[in-house]
Amino acid sequence: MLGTQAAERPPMPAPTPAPSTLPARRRAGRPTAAVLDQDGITTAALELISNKGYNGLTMAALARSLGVAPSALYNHVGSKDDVLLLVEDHLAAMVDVSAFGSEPWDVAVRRWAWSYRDVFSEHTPLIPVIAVLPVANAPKTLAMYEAVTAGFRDAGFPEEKIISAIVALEAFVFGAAYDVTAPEDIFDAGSLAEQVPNFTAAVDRLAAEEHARPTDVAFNLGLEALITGFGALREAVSD
Amino acid sequence: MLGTQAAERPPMPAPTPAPSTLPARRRAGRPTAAVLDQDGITTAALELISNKGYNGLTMAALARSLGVAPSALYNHVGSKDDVLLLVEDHLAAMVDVSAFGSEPWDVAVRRWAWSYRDVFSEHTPLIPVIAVLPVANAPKTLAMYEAVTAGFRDAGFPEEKIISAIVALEAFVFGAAYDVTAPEDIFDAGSLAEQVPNFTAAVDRLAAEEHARPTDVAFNLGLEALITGFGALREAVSD
DNA sequence: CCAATAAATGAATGACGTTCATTTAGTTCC
DNA sequence: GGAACTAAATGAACGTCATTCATTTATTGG
Repeated sequence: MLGTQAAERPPMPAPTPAPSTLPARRRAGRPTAAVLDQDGITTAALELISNKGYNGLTMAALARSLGVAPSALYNHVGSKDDVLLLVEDHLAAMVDVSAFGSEPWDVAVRRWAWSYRDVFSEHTPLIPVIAVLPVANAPKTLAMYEAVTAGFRDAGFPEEKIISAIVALEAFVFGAAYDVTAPEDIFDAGSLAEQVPNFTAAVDRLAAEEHARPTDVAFNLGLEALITGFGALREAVSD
Repeated sequence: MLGTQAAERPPMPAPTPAPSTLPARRRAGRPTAAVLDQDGITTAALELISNKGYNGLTMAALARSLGVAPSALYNHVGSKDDVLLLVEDHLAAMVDVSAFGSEPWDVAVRRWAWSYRDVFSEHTPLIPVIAVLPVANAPKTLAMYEAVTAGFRDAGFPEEKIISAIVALEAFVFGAAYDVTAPEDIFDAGSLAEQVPNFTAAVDRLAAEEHARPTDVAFNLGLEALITGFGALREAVSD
């Protein structure tokens, strides 16, 4: 046996020349210990996104950061969208739903929505993926929905309206997440300013208020309206 | 002169063999009459999107539908994103702002928001582009904002809150546009249903209502809350 | 009339996601 | 404990796409 194996080996072109610090290229074939798994891929993807942004998240770069050939990734994910889904589900777990069950309904919704927006405003490229993606493939996302749903139910929300209310809030959150990423001068009409006097005046009037983050003002305004409006749908509960 | 030109021509390999119906391939060099302009590109892009969807909108396909080489497009647009911006601005002109100035504020907002959502729910791939894009490059979009802003002002809306309110409404509209495109079974928890009992129950309860379009129910719920909430910000006007 | 510019072609490039044949190692079954 | 099967890696290749560039031809402005 040993003889056979040795005989089949190529004539030894220096079997690890020295204990160098180089990445030590792996030879083809299944490695003794698995190099990849979904957790590792998720972590590496998040790291890459954090350092290079979503433009830097390519399958090649991801593989590189994991010390692996790009094709190896496809043993663990079906596509790049699968990677995005892994990232999304990881982020969903970071959304703060802790106030549901401990705080009054409106406080809990407020905390959840702000947290949800803040998390995804750094990850807007995920939104087109999330918005269309069945929750069955995203357990942590599902857990978030469960916590929110339970919070609404316990607050006396009529059951047939809970999902609609969550969907509406989520739509607002996703749209607002985009707004966070918009450039400051997005509403500068430039040379066309004279043709849109009311708009220009309103933009200037808001600028005069010198809010640190106009996007936060808009989010607050909309969120409070939604909370007030939805709060009125609740039935009496002893709390 | 004429002699010189004639002498430089190749020896006539049949100068349009017959008035065939073939596309008649254009020879290199500037054509006598311009083939492309931004309007034509916009129209062709919309046609392509309508027939093949956004996956079918490639620079090559666009060029093909215009009977032109792909590189020719770059004499008229700087990038594919520029094409998307042209499309976006075209769509903005289709959003119904006609009720501002003729109908009560709440009716006008309702008409505008529904129309805005309906238009862009067929064009969600534009949303990431729009959300970040300075309005200065989109005159028809700017015109829409002007109409809405004027409507808010005339309705007694405090000027410093107008832009924030529009931004919030727009965020909701964009998020809701995505929701329209979601598959029906997006909330089916599948094998994880047992682990999320409240959520599953709420999903089932909504399904029991048998609404034609659940996404419309959610949009209506959120929009009415926003209209009510924002309506309270208005100062008294004689109308 | 001549120089500059505009608008087309066509060839080439460089990312990028993905597939496939191949190699090697672990797992299961008799 | 060996054979068959499966899992996990490499590396080469592919196809699609947006974009660039040299070149050609026509129009325009001084």
